[in-house]
Amino acid sequence: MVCTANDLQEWKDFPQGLKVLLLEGDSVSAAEVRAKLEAMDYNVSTFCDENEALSVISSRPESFHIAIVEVSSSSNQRGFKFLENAKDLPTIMTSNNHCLNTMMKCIALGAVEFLSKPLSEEKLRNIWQHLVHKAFNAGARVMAESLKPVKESVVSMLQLQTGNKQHESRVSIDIEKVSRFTDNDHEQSPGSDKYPAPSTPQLRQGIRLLNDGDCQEQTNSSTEKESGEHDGESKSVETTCGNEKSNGQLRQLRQGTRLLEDGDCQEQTNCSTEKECGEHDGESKSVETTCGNLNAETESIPQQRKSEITSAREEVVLVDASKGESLASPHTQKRKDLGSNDRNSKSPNKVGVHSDSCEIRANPKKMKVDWMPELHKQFVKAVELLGIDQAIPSKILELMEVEGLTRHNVASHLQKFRMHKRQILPKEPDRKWLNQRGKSYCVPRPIMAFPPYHSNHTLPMAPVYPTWGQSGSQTAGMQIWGSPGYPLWQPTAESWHWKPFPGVQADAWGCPVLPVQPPQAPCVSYSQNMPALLNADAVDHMFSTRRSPFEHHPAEEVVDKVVKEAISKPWLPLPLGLKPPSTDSVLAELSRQGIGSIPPKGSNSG
DNA sequence: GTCGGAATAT
DNA sequence: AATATTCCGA
Repeated sequence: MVCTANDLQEWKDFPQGLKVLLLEGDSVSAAEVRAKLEAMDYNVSTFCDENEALSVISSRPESFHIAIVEVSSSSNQRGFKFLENAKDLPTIMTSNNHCLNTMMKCIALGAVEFLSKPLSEEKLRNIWQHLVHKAFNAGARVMAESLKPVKESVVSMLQLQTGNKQHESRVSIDIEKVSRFTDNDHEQSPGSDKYPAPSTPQLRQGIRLLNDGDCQEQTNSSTEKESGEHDGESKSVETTCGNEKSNGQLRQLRQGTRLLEDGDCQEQTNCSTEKECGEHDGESKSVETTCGNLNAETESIPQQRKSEITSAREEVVLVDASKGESLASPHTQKRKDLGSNDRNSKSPNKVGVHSDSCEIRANPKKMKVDWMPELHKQFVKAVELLGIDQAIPSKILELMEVEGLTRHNVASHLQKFRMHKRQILPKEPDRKWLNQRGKSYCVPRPIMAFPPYHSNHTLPMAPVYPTWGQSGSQTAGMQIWGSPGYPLWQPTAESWHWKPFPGVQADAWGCPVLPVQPPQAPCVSYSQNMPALLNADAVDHMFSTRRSPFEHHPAEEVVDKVVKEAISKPWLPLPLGLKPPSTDSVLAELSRQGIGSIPPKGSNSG
């Protein structure tokens, strides 16, 4: 279709003279585009009638190298008919209508590219790529002969570049690629070095370096090549960095693919190298770089670990790790939502990491885990589920189900978690005595008969207080006396950085606590307020599935235990919630137990 | 050898 | 300040 071999052989100034068929309904727009193309020494034939254009290409197929066809947003058929009937002519579709459907349809019908209008020079400048692409495409049956000279010319150009030394190693790769395509062809015709190497998909990978700085300029016009190929040959799956909508979509389609968000073309160069593909200590799950492609991601987990992780599975890309500062970008969420659907019924929940640079491949150092609120929330949930005394790194890790997270990561975070709690909690001197009890991370507090009273009048329900996850007073009580299975940690939150409301007692671990309710109304306040606590994280489904402490009327249990504890350890201070018994009631009880007299005070202090 | 936790390093 | 790494005891 394009032109004869002879034509191309003599094509010294490729791509100058490229014959472009322009099919445009709007004559003004057509004139603009034409002017731009001609400014680049392209040879333009304008058509406004689809049938006419079709008849011309069928009668004189050699008259055009490439077509630029407008898809009318009004009449959807115009343009598509041409596209469908001009299979052999590389056809670029353009439209004012940027909707994904239109683009998809164009590509699906065989367009080599979709360019959204208006067509800038930038977009038009490199349309010749498609020609080269065809030429180097092994599947280009029809074009093979006529494009052979183009091929040779390009090969020649590339080799000239090689001579420049500057990008030798990389270019040599390209040459390899090229020679694969040139196969049995042979002598290279002297080509022009006037033009940069094309960045067709096959060639793109390495060629960008031929003129590094220009990368962005090519971005738009060279985007989406992969999806545009209709010759059935799948090519490199390099992520492009254009800004077009479809690009975003493509990106999303690549589940799990994490890109640097800045969209810089340079930045994404071969970012797919996964770092940390597997720890050899058998300990860490791999923590990979943020910009791997799908393959890299799935393969970055050592097989062994994969199986271990299989239980985990909700695809989450928690972090945008391109910056030191963690940013909870909407993208993050978007990808999270997206991801969970198709790849696996259960896909891994991944952790985002910081990396210093995309290129570090062999850096043995682990990437930093960014404990984004989301991640931290998971952590807290896990801790809550486990209960404070069960919350050990391995179990937390298991519960969190975050791929890429290691026990070390969790341990480290747990350490901080506890430290923060500890910092916040122990202010009162008489807490010390409790510190020695057992190996509790939650700094125990004076025994309280009841959990902190949260007045509905003064405290709104729910997640008003993001905290380190647990009310110390609650915990202390529950830890010491509570039933182990029902830790009653306050479901919380992502941050311990919150500032308590003024006037609100905030001596718990990160949780503001109102003054303990006097024992007169304890049960009521307890049972009324705990649900509020449990609701603190509305998003958290875990609490709906887990056994509710209230099914077991823990309030009563707690009271019993507190009382028992107080009785069995009379040397300890009474829990705040308990009043010392009155002398009368003590005497009465003693006499009920058959003890008639009390030794004088101090007589047994000896 | 593994784990959890604290101490220490980055 | 946050996280990773190392050390140590169980």
